Amino acid sequence: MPDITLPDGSSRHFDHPVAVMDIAADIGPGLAKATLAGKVNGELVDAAYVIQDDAEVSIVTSRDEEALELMRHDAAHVMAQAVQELYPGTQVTIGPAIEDGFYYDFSREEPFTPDDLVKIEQRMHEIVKRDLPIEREVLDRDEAKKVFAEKGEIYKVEIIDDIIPDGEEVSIYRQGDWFDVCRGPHLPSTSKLGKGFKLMKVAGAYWRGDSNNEMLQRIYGTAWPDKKQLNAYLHRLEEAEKRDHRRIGKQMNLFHIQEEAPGEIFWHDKGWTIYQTIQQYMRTKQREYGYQEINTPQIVDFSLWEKSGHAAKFGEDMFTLEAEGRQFAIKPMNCPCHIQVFNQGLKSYRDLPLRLAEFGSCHRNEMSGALHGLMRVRAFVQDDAHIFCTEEQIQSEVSDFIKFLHEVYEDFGFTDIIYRLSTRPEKRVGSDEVWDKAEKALAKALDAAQLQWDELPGEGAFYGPKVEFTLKDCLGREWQCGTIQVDFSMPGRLDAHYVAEDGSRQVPVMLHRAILGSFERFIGILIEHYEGKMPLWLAPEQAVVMNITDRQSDYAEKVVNTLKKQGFRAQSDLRNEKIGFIIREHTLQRVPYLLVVGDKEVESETVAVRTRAGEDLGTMSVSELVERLTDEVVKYGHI
RNA sequence: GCCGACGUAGCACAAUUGGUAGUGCAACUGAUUUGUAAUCAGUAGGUUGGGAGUUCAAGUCUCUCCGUCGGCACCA
Repeated sequence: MPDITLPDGSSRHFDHPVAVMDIAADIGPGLAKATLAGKVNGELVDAAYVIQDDAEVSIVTSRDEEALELMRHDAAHVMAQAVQELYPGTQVTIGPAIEDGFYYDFSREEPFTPDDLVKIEQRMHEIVKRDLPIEREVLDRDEAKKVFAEKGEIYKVEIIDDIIPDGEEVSIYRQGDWFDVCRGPHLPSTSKLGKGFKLMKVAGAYWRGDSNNEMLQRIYGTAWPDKKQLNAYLHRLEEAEKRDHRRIGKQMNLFHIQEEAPGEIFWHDKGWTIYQTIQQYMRTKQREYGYQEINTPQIVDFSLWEKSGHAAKFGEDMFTLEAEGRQFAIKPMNCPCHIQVFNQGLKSYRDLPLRLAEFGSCHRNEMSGALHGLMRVRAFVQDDAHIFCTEEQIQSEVSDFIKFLHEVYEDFGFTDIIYRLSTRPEKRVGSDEVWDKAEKALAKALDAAQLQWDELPGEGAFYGPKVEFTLKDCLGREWQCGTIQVDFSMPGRLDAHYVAEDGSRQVPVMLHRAILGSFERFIGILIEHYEGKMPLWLAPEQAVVMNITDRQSDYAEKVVNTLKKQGFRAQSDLRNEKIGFIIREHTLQRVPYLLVVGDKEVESETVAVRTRAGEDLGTMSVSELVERLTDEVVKYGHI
């Protein structure tokens, strides 16, 4: 008979097997009412779960983190029930909880409209009100298949077939007439879901994530413990959308995209200033780290891409052109060209590691549906480099690279970085020993830098494993920026070699690496990160001098010239407008420093300084201001 | 590429059941010379993404192409 130990250390004895819910009731009726699930010896279970033996038990209520995931999963079930009640014949497939919410994929001929979403949501509230008990049942595998086959749920049958091993039992969760195959656990009844959910959008999604399969209709929803938290979430979303780089790019006149060049960027003066500033920064930085900057052709004979192996895999995604009866490709990447540079002149082991960097302009014919503002484009520039080295040098090169990357990311104010190591795929080149060595080198370098990283088994490139450095945009979408990839294949295919210490000819290992990734994507992330309020060193306009009346025009221009001579991006705004109007305009343009000059300032040779945050820094001399700006610029994104 | 939504003046958005395309800001002109987030008045601005169709009549309905957005798939 079980002795139950509770989180506070107290224990209770029961002389019969006891359900989690009973334990809660034993503690108090209030807790019983709030009970959503239980945790038995660390494992999440239904509130109805019966404990036979001694166990450590905690009661899960809506206050617990784990409860939220259960609620979201429940919301998916309730949505599926609502959909099947409203639209008979619709088949259910899968519906998991996800970050901030849930989704469910349905198979139905007719598309769901936004109106349908409203109806479904209403029906969900009804189902919650019905307070249907959610009960677990266990069926034997064949029986379960039969039950779903009879309902015409062919996807469910397929799921049971594929994920439940032969002979094992299948758990079913039932709420009212509706039931679904599910591992659980679930809430005790539908009313526990409350009112804190909302359906967000419909989208297409391939069955089992395979584009060869049928496209299902996915309905996304969000779910929270209560309405207040739901509204808080919706508010957060609205705020996040204001950071969208496409919106800010337009507001601040940084760049535009137009129909005639889908997926390509027209950089305007201000956006290009940011771009150039970053490029100059990287140029200096990579020289410090022992890179040589080179530049290679844009248009290269197609045969080189055949030789490198890219044509076979990505030929369709390359822009090609014909001239003088020859086939050319606009380069989609820089590595084959860098190998050509490496191959000029016989290299010795003494030349290694050789680090060739290029701000390489690349074109890839990305699928139309993949394009996304600055984040996913067809023409972009990488801060690309290839390190030619020996196997023994991989580890230290990767470590140096990670250090380099962190210095850069910190200067841009990024600390929230996702690290992933992608290891050998099924189709690959190179021996297992070499892969072992390379994967280990990457893992060791990550560990040496004391980073938390995930492994993505099988996600490596065919030519070698890689580490990816991923950043998030304002809506939490992930974008890979930095990367370092070991390549055992391409140097050999393109005849790269060096003379080793013993006089033999060896093929070097090549490391592909980028820190920013593409300037376009990185700037997109930067804009969202700072909400357009670039730190001084990156701000396209650093200061605007504005006069109160025409009398101060000459003085204002003088101040602008002084600042320009000191290397700052300053300009004047002498329009015949009220000072409040001019301040408003430049504040909205996110200019860091607004310098007001009236008669008093002319008299005392000062400027009245206001920041874009609305802070009044009082008056100061121009030289004091220059000192302040200089100090701030060298801090980069460190505040 | 696939599923869905959307495309109206430089920008943000209106336009009943199909019935003369509007508003705000910006632009331009004039007045105003102003002290820290919008001074006032006037003027001009459109083949409603392109093409085709239905209709007496299309921004509105249908088809098609292009693009954008949200997902999915892809991402050397």
